[in-house]
Amino acid sequence: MLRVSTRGEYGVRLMVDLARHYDNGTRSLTEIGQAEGLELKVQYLEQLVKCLREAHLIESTRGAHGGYRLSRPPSEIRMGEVLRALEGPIAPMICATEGEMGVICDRLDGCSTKYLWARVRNAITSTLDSMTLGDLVQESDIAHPPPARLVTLAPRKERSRSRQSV
Amino acid sequence: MLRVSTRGEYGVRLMVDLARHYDNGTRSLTEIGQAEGLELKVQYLEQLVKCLREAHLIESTRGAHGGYRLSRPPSEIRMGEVLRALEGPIAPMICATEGEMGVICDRLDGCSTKYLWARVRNAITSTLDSMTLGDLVQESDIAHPPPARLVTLAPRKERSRSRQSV
DNA sequence: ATCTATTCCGACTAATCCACTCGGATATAA
DNA sequence: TTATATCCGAGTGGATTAGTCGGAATAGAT
Repeated sequence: MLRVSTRGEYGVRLMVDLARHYDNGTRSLTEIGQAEGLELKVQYLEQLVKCLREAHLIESTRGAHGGYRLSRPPSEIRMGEVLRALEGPIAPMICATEGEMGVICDRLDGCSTKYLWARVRNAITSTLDSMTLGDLVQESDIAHPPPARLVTLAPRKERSRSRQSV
Repeated sequence: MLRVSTRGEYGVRLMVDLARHYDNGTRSLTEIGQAEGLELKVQYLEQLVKCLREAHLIESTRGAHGGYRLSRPPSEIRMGEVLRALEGPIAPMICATEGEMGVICDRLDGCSTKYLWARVRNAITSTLDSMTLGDLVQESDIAHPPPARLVTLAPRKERSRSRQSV
Protein backbone atom coordinates (compact mmCIF):
# COMPACT_ATOMS: atom_id res chain seq x y z
CA MET A 1 0.00 0.00 0.00
CA LEU A 2 0.88 3.66 -0.32
CA ARG A 3 2.87 3.02 -3.46
CA VAL A 4 4.56 5.53 -5.63
CA SER A 5 4.26 4.65 -9.29
CA THR A 6 7.05 3.94 -11.72
CA ARG A 7 6.88 7.58 -12.80
CA GLY A 8 8.18 8.43 -9.37
CA GLU A 9 10.72 5.67 -9.39
CA TYR A 10 12.18 6.33 -12.81
CA GLY A 11 11.83 10.07 -12.50
CA VAL A 12 13.80 10.18 -9.29
CA ARG A 13 16.53 7.96 -10.69
CA LEU A 14 16.70 10.22 -13.69
CA MET A 15 17.03 13.31 -11.56
CA VAL A 16 19.74 11.71 -9.47
CA ASP A 17 21.62 10.98 -12.64
CA LEU A 18 21.32 14.59 -13.73
CA ALA A 19 22.49 15.65 -10.31
CA ARG A 20 25.55 13.44 -10.53
CA HIS A 21 26.49 15.06 -13.82
CA TYR A 22 25.47 18.54 -12.86
CA ASP A 23 28.79 20.06 -13.92
CA ASN A 24 29.05 18.27 -17.24
CA GLY A 25 26.69 20.18 -19.47
CA THR A 26 23.61 18.54 -20.91
CA ARG A 27 22.82 14.87 -20.87
CA SER A 28 20.55 13.04 -23.29
CA LEU A 29 17.81 10.63 -22.38
CA THR A 30 19.55 7.72 -24.06
CA GLU A 31 22.65 8.38 -21.97
CA ILE A 32 20.62 8.56 -18.80
CA GLY A 33 18.62 5.47 -19.64
CA GLN A 34 21.76 3.43 -20.17
CA ALA A 35 23.55 4.76 -17.12
CA GLU A 36 20.62 4.12 -14.83
CA GLY A 37 19.63 0.81 -16.32
CA LEU A 38 16.24 2.06 -17.44
CA GLU A 39 15.53 -0.23 -20.34
CA LEU A 40 12.73 1.78 -21.81
CA LYS A 41 11.89 3.50 -25.00
CA VAL A 42 13.16 7.04 -24.93
CA GLN A 43 9.65 8.31 -25.48
CA TYR A 44 8.58 7.11 -22.08
CA LEU A 45 11.35 9.01 -20.38
CA GLU A 46 10.28 12.02 -22.38
CA GLN A 47 6.92 11.88 -20.69
CA LEU A 48 8.61 11.98 -17.32
CA VAL A 49 10.93 14.84 -18.10
CA LYS A 50 8.07 16.83 -19.54
CA CYS A 51 6.51 17.49 -16.16
CA LEU A 52 9.89 18.01 -14.59
CA ARG A 53 10.55 20.70 -17.16
CA GLU A 54 7.15 22.27 -16.66
CA ALA A 55 7.95 22.45 -12.96
CA HIS A 56 11.16 24.32 -13.86
CA LEU A 57 13.32 21.70 -12.24
CA ILE A 58 15.22 20.98 -15.44
CA GLU A 59 16.02 22.76 -18.66
CA SER A 60 16.56 21.36 -22.11
CA THR A 61 18.31 22.12 -25.37
CA ARG A 62 17.02 20.50 -28.51
CA GLY A 63 18.79 19.15 -31.52
CA ALA A 64 21.95 17.13 -31.89
CA HIS A 65 24.13 17.11 -28.77
CA GLY A 66 21.11 18.39 -26.93
CA GLY A 67 19.80 17.09 -23.66
CA TYR A 68 18.77 18.07 -20.17
CA ARG A 69 20.36 19.69 -17.16
CA LEU A 70 19.13 20.67 -13.72
CA SER A 71 18.04 24.28 -13.56
CA ARG A 72 19.37 24.61 -10.01
CA PRO A 73 22.19 23.00 -8.06
CA PRO A 74 21.28 19.56 -6.65
CA SER A 75 21.43 20.79 -3.08
CA GLU A 76 18.65 23.25 -3.84
CA ILE A 77 16.20 20.77 -5.24
CA ARG A 78 14.06 19.09 -2.63
CA MET A 79 12.82 15.58 -3.26
CA GLY A 80 9.35 16.78 -2.45
CA GLU A 81 9.47 19.09 -5.44
CA VAL A 82 10.62 16.29 -7.66
CA LEU A 83 7.90 13.90 -6.62
CA ARG A 84 5.16 16.48 -6.70
CA ALA A 85 6.18 17.35 -10.23
CA LEU A 86 6.14 13.71 -11.25
CA GLU A 87 3.03 12.54 -9.49
CA GLY A 88 0.96 15.50 -8.45
CA PRO A 89 0.10 16.66 -4.96
CA ILE A 90 0.80 14.32 -2.10
CA ALA A 91 -2.48 13.01 -0.76
CA PRO A 92 -2.85 9.67 0.98
CA MET A 93 -6.56 10.32 0.88
CA ILE A 94 -8.60 12.66 -1.25
CA CYS A 95 -9.67 14.61 1.83
CA ALA A 96 -6.03 15.14 2.79
CA THR A 97 -4.75 16.72 -0.40
CA GLU A 98 -1.99 19.24 0.08
CA GLY A 99 -3.29 22.76 0.36
CA GLU A 100 -6.90 21.79 -0.13
CA MET A 101 -7.88 20.30 3.19
CA GLY A 102 -11.50 20.91 3.90
CA VAL A 103 -12.21 22.21 0.45
CA ILE A 104 -12.77 18.79 -0.97
CA CYS A 105 -14.10 16.82 1.95
CA ASP A 106 -16.84 18.72 3.72
CA ARG A 107 -18.16 15.88 5.79
CA LEU A 108 -19.29 17.49 8.98
CA ASP A 109 -20.04 14.32 10.82
CA GLY A 110 -17.46 12.51 12.87
CA CYS A 111 -14.78 12.35 10.22
CA SER A 112 -12.13 11.55 12.73
CA THR A 113 -10.04 9.83 10.11
CA LYS A 114 -9.27 13.10 8.40
CA TYR A 115 -6.68 13.93 11.02
CA LEU A 116 -5.08 10.56 10.63
CA TRP A 117 -4.57 11.08 6.92
CA ALA A 118 -3.38 14.61 7.42
CA ARG A 119 -0.72 13.39 9.82
CA VAL A 120 0.39 10.72 7.44
CA ARG A 121 0.63 13.26 4.68
CA ASN A 122 2.67 15.60 6.83
CA ALA A 123 5.01 12.80 7.72
CA ILE A 124 5.58 12.07 4.06
CA THR A 125 5.98 15.64 2.90
CA SER A 126 8.29 16.66 5.68
CA THR A 127 10.48 13.68 4.99
CA LEU A 128 10.62 14.39 1.29
CA ASP A 129 11.15 18.10 1.74
CA SER A 130 13.99 17.53 4.18
CA MET A 131 16.07 15.75 1.56
CA THR A 132 17.62 17.18 -1.56
CA LEU A 133 19.04 15.65 -4.69
CA GLY A 134 22.42 16.62 -3.32
CA ASP A 135 21.87 14.46 -0.27
CA LEU A 136 20.99 11.47 -2.40
CA VAL A 137 24.04 11.84 -4.58
CA GLN A 138 26.25 12.09 -1.53
CA GLU A 139 24.68 9.02 0.01
CA SER A 140 25.13 6.94 -3.10
CA ASP A 141 28.73 8.11 -3.37
CA ILE A 142 29.41 6.75 0.08
CA ALA A 143 27.87 3.40 -0.70
CA HIS A 144 29.26 3.19 -4.21
CA PRO A 145 32.23 5.48 -4.79
CA PRO A 146 32.64 6.75 -8.33
CA PRO A 147 35.54 5.49 -10.51
CA ALA A 148 38.49 6.24 -8.23
CA ARG A 149 39.65 9.76 -8.73
CA LEU A 150 40.91 10.10 -5.21
CA VAL A 151 42.72 7.46 -3.29
CA THR A 152 40.12 5.40 -1.55
CA LEU A 153 40.92 4.45 2.01
CA ALA A 154 37.84 2.36 2.50
CA PRO A 155 38.41 -1.37 2.82
CA ARG A 156 36.77 -3.95 0.63
CA LYS A 157 33.46 -5.57 1.51
CA GLU A 158 32.07 -2.18 2.30
CA ARG A 159 29.04 -3.45 0.49
CA SER A 160 28.09 -6.18 2.88
CA ARG A 161 27.58 -3.81 5.76
CA SER A 162 24.74 -2.17 3.84
CA ARG A 163 23.83 0.28 6.56
CA GLN A 164 20.65 -0.76 8.29
CA SER A 165 20.49 2.59 9.99
CA VAL A 166 17.80 3.69 7.61
CA MET B 1 0.15 10.20 -5.14
CA LEU B 2 0.79 7.77 -2.33
CA ARG B 3 -2.89 7.02 -2.03
CA VAL B 4 -4.50 4.56 0.28
CA SER B 5 -7.35 2.70 -1.37
CA THR B 6 -10.98 2.71 -0.36
CA ARG B 7 -10.33 -0.48 1.56
CA GLY B 8 -8.17 1.58 3.87
CA GLU B 9 -10.63 4.42 4.01
CA TYR B 10 -13.75 2.38 4.71
CA GLY B 11 -11.93 -0.09 6.87
CA VAL B 12 -10.58 2.58 9.17
CA ARG B 13 -13.96 4.27 9.46
CA LEU B 14 -15.45 0.91 10.30
CA MET B 15 -12.87 0.29 13.00
CA VAL B 16 -13.44 3.72 14.48
CA ASP B 17 -17.12 2.95 14.67
CA LEU B 18 -16.42 -0.28 16.48
CA ALA B 19 -14.10 1.57 18.81
CA ARG B 20 -16.81 4.11 19.63
CA HIS B 21 -19.16 1.31 20.57
CA TYR B 22 -16.59 -0.85 22.26
CA ASP B 23 -18.65 -1.26 25.41
CA ASN B 24 -21.94 -2.02 23.69
CA GLY B 25 -21.58 -5.64 22.64
CA THR B 26 -21.56 -6.59 18.98
CA ARG B 27 -22.47 -4.37 16.09
CA SER B 28 -23.70 -5.51 12.71
CA LEU B 29 -22.38 -4.34 9.37
CA THR B 30 -25.67 -2.73 8.42
CA GLU B 31 -25.60 -0.70 11.60
CA ILE B 32 -22.04 0.38 10.96
CA GLY B 33 -22.71 1.17 7.33
CA GLN B 34 -25.59 3.44 8.23
CA ALA B 35 -23.83 5.12 11.12
CA GLU B 36 -20.73 5.86 9.09
CA GLY B 37 -22.53 6.78 5.91
CA LEU B 38 -20.99 3.95 3.95
CA GLU B 39 -23.61 3.45 1.26
CA LEU B 40 -22.39 0.10 0.12
CA LYS B 41 -23.72 -3.38 -0.15
CA VAL B 42 -23.05 -5.25 3.03
CA GLN B 43 -21.03 -7.80 1.11
CA TYR B 44 -18.35 -5.29 0.35
CA LEU B 45 -17.91 -4.46 3.99
CA GLU B 46 -17.70 -8.17 4.66
CA GLN B 47 -14.64 -8.32 2.47
CA LEU B 48 -13.01 -5.65 4.57
CA VAL B 49 -13.81 -7.19 7.91
CA LYS B 50 -12.56 -10.52 6.73
CA CYS B 51 -8.93 -9.47 6.78
CA LEU B 52 -9.44 -7.55 10.00
CA ARG B 53 -10.71 -10.71 11.58
CA GLU B 54 -7.88 -12.76 10.17
CA ALA B 55 -5.49 -10.27 11.75
CA HIS B 56 -7.22 -10.88 15.08
CA LEU B 57 -8.22 -7.25 15.40
CA ILE B 58 -11.92 -8.04 15.61
CA GLU B 59 -14.11 -10.96 16.56
CA SER B 60 -17.49 -11.95 15.28
CA THR B 61 -20.62 -13.83 16.26
CA ARG B 62 -22.85 -15.17 13.55
CA GLY B 63 -26.58 -15.42 13.26
CA ALA B 64 -29.38 -13.09 14.28
CA HIS B 65 -28.24 -10.30 16.60
CA GLY B 66 -24.72 -11.19 15.62
CA GLY B 67 -22.03 -8.78 14.57
CA TYR B 68 -18.51 -7.65 15.29
CA ARG B 69 -16.53 -6.27 18.18
CA LEU B 70 -12.93 -5.27 18.71
CA SER B 71 -10.86 -8.01 20.21
CA ARG B 72 -8.80 -5.52 22.24
CA PRO B 73 -9.54 -2.12 23.76
CA PRO B 74 -9.27 0.74 21.25
CA SER B 75 -6.23 2.20 22.95
CA GLU B 76 -4.33 -1.00 22.29
CA ILE B 77 -4.95 -1.13 18.57
CA ARG B 78 -2.45 0.83 16.54
CA MET B 79 -3.53 2.34 13.26
CA GLY B 80 -0.57 0.70 11.64
CA GLU B 81 -1.99 -2.69 12.49
CA VAL B 82 -5.33 -1.75 11.05
CA LEU B 83 -3.92 -0.51 7.77
CA ARG B 84 -1.50 -3.36 7.37
CA ALA B 85 -4.38 -5.78 7.84
CA LEU B 86 -6.45 -3.97 5.26
CA GLU B 87 -3.85 -3.24 2.63
CA GLY B 88 -0.84 -5.40 3.24
CA PRO B 89 2.67 -4.29 4.14
CA ILE B 90 3.52 -0.64 3.84
CA ALA B 91 5.86 -0.14 0.91
CA PRO B 92 6.09 3.09 -1.05
CA MET B 93 8.33 1.18 -3.41
CA ILE B 94 8.79 -2.50 -3.96
CA CYS B 95 12.39 -2.29 -2.78
CA ALA B 96 11.27 -0.67 0.46
CA THR B 97 8.80 -3.28 1.65
CA GLU B 98 8.56 -3.65 5.40
CA GLY B 99 10.80 -6.34 6.72
CA GLU B 100 12.12 -7.35 3.33
CA MET B 101 14.57 -4.61 2.46
CA GLY B 102 17.32 -5.94 0.33
CA VAL B 103 15.65 -9.26 -0.20
CA ILE B 104 13.59 -8.07 -3.10
CA CYS B 105 15.75 -5.39 -4.67
CA ASP B 106 19.28 -6.59 -5.10
CA ARG B 107 20.49 -3.84 -7.36
CA LEU B 108 24.08 -3.37 -6.40
CA ASP B 109 24.71 -0.32 -8.52
CA GLY B 110 24.10 3.16 -7.27
CA CYS B 111 20.60 2.62 -6.04
CA SER B 112 20.67 5.74 -3.98
CA THR B 113 16.94 6.06 -4.12
CA LYS B 114 16.47 3.04 -1.90
CA TYR B 115 17.28 5.07 1.18
CA LEU B 116 14.84 7.72 0.14
CA TRP B 117 11.99 5.24 -0.05
CA ALA B 118 13.03 3.61 3.18
CA ARG B 119 12.88 6.95 4.96
CA VAL B 120 9.48 7.69 3.53
CA ARG B 121 8.25 4.32 4.65
CA ASN B 122 9.60 4.85 8.14
CA ALA B 123 7.89 8.21 8.33
CA ILE B 124 4.59 6.60 7.41
CA THR B 125 4.85 3.60 9.67
CA SER B 126 6.02 5.51 12.70
CA THR B 127 3.16 7.93 12.28
CA LEU B 128 0.62 5.17 11.95
CA ASP B 129 2.05 3.15 14.78
CA SER B 130 2.07 6.13 17.10
CA MET B 131 -1.70 6.49 16.90
CA THR B 132 -4.36 4.14 18.22
CA LEU B 133 -8.04 3.78 17.57
CA GLY B 134 -8.53 5.26 21.00
CA ASP B 135 -6.75 8.43 19.96
CA LEU B 136 -8.96 8.80 16.92
CA VAL B 137 -12.14 8.35 18.89
CA GLN B 138 -11.01 10.91 21.42
CA GLU B 139 -10.16 13.38 18.68
CA SER B 140 -13.50 13.03 16.97
CA ASP B 141 -15.26 13.45 20.29
CA ILE B 142 -13.55 16.78 20.74
CA ALA B 143 -14.52 17.96 17.29
CA HIS B 144 -18.01 16.46 17.40
CA PRO B 145 -19.21 15.72 20.92
CA PRO B 146 -21.64 12.81 21.20
CA PRO B 147 -25.34 13.51 22.03
CA ALA B 148 -24.95 15.62 25.16
CA ARG B 149 -24.69 13.44 28.20
CA LEU B 150 -22.70 15.93 30.22
CA VAL B 151 -23.33 19.63 30.33
CA THR B 152 -21.25 21.17 27.59
CA LEU B 153 -19.42 24.33 28.47
CA ALA B 154 -18.05 24.91 25.01
CA PRO B 155 -19.48 27.91 23.14
CA ARG B 156 -21.12 27.71 19.74
CA LYS B 157 -19.16 28.09 16.53
CA GLU B 158 -16.65 25.61 17.81
CA ARG B 159 -16.82 24.14 14.36
CA SER B 160 -15.54 27.15 12.45
CA ARG B 161 -12.21 27.06 14.19
CA SER B 162 -11.53 23.68 12.63
CA ARG B 163 -8.11 23.22 14.16
CA GLN B 164 -5.38 23.80 11.61
CA SER B 165 -2.86 22.40 14.02
CA VAL B 166 -2.74 19.18 12.10
C1' DA C 1 -39.69 -26.53 12.94
C1' DT C 2 -39.37 -22.55 10.59
C1' DC C 3 -38.32 -17.90 9.74
C1' DT C 4 -35.24 -14.17 9.83
C1' DA C 5 -30.98 -11.77 10.59
C1' DT C 6 -26.59 -12.20 10.33
C1' DT C 7 -21.75 -13.72 9.21
C1' DC C 8 -19.06 -16.34 5.83
C1' DC C 9 -17.23 -17.44 1.10
C1' DG C 10 -15.84 -17.55 -3.74
C1' DA C 11 -16.52 -16.14 -8.22
C1' DC C 12 -17.51 -12.60 -11.33
C1' DT C 13 -17.46 -7.81 -13.54
C1' DA C 14 -17.16 -2.97 -14.68
C1' DA C 15 -14.35 0.78 -14.48
C1' DT C 16 -10.23 3.02 -13.62
C1' DC C 17 -5.45 3.65 -13.74
C1' DC C 18 -0.77 2.42 -15.04
C1' DA C 19 2.90 1.60 -17.98
C1' DC C 20 4.09 1.82 -21.70
C1' DT C 21 4.19 2.20 -27.38
C1' DC C 22 3.71 4.61 -31.83
C1' DG C 23 4.02 8.08 -35.31
C1' DG C 24 5.38 12.20 -36.38
C1' DA C 25 6.81 17.34 -35.81
C1' DT C 26 10.52 20.47 -34.61
C1' DA C 27 15.14 22.06 -33.59
C1' DT C 28 20.23 22.05 -33.84
C1' DA C 29 25.07 20.64 -34.78
C1' DA C 30 28.16 18.79 -38.16
C1' DT D 1 21.18 17.72 -45.75
C1' DT D 2 21.70 14.34 -42.51
C1' DA D 3 21.93 12.60 -37.94
C1' DT D 4 20.63 13.33 -33.32
C1' DA D 5 17.96 15.22 -30.12
C1' DT D 6 13.83 17.14 -27.80
C1' DC D 7 8.80 17.80 -28.22
C1' DC D 8 3.81 16.26 -28.55
C1' DG D 9 -0.64 13.81 -28.60
C1' DA D 10 -3.07 9.77 -29.28
C1' DG D 11 -3.65 4.94 -28.50
C1' DT D 12 -3.37 0.30 -26.10
C1' DG D 13 -2.86 -3.80 -23.24
C1' DG D 14 -2.59 -5.28 -18.69
C1' DA D 15 -3.12 -4.77 -13.85
C1' DT D 16 -5.49 -3.11 -10.09
C1' DT D 17 -9.48 -1.34 -7.80
C1' DA D 18 -14.04 -1.22 -6.38
C1' DG D 19 -17.53 -3.24 -6.19
C1' DT D 20 -21.70 -6.95 -7.28
C1' DC D 21 -23.96 -11.49 -7.08
C1' DG D 22 -25.55 -15.83 -5.39
C1' DG D 23 -25.60 -18.83 -2.00
C1' DA D 24 -24.06 -21.59 2.30
C1' DA D 25 -23.69 -21.72 7.39
C1' DT D 26 -25.14 -20.12 11.96
C1' DA D 27 -27.93 -18.49 15.65
C1' DG D 28 -31.89 -16.33 17.92
C1' DA D 29 -37.03 -15.61 17.91
C1' DT D 30 -41.62 -17.24 17.20
